[in-house]
Amino acid sequence: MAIIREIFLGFIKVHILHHASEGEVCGVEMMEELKRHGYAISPGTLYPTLHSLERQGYLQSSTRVVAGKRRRYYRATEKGRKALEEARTKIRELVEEVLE
Amino acid sequence: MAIIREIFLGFIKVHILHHASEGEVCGVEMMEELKRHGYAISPGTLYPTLHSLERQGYLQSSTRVVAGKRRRYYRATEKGRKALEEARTKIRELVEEVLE
DNA sequence: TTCCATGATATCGGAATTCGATATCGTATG
DNA sequence: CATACGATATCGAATTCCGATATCATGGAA
Repeated sequence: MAIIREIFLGFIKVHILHHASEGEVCGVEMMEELKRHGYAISPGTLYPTLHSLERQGYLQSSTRVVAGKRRRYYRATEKGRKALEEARTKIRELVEEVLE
Repeated sequence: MAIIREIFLGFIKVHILHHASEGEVCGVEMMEELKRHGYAISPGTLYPTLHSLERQGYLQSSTRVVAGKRRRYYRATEKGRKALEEARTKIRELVEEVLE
């Protein structure tokens, strides 16, 4: 895989944790949000990622019906928010190292 | 894999590109440098990563003997520096989105 | 009630990655 | 020449990425 893609996939996961800790997000919304930020992620990558994050306890989901469609909404757990904070700390260090 | 690890692996790759574009780096030096920044990467991950980056044209290597040991030194190619610049742009956006 | 269109979510399978553990290899020294 | 040293290379099982496709629940039409 191209290195830029590998790097971006990590950034995408930070976005997921971020949005899921600010409010509820579902798969399609997340894909649109990421697209706005210039990231592409296919369903075949996003959904297994969400499942894995929930299985590991970073996210918690519940289903709801919106516009006649069943949607699974995710929000960050305490463990998820902690992981996000850890990522934020490292982003600050990364910025100092490679941007300034 | 834990999400923090997945995220950090991307950051590690940014570091590799960064250091290889500032000067020459070899495997052991890179491992020490990353350890200073609080990242752990084992040889079984680092070396295949370096090989892959070189195979894809982001890095270019040459071997040298230092203290009686054969070391392979890497530096970023033009393609590698471009990828780094792309990563930097996205890091700036990430900071705006999740840090402020 | 039953069927259908819609679109969100779930799954599939091949290629590639991650990792610790271990092997390999080149050099300098005795 | 033989050996110790340590940097680099490789191994194999588990996991991830991805596009393509399947599945599934819902609301409305007939």
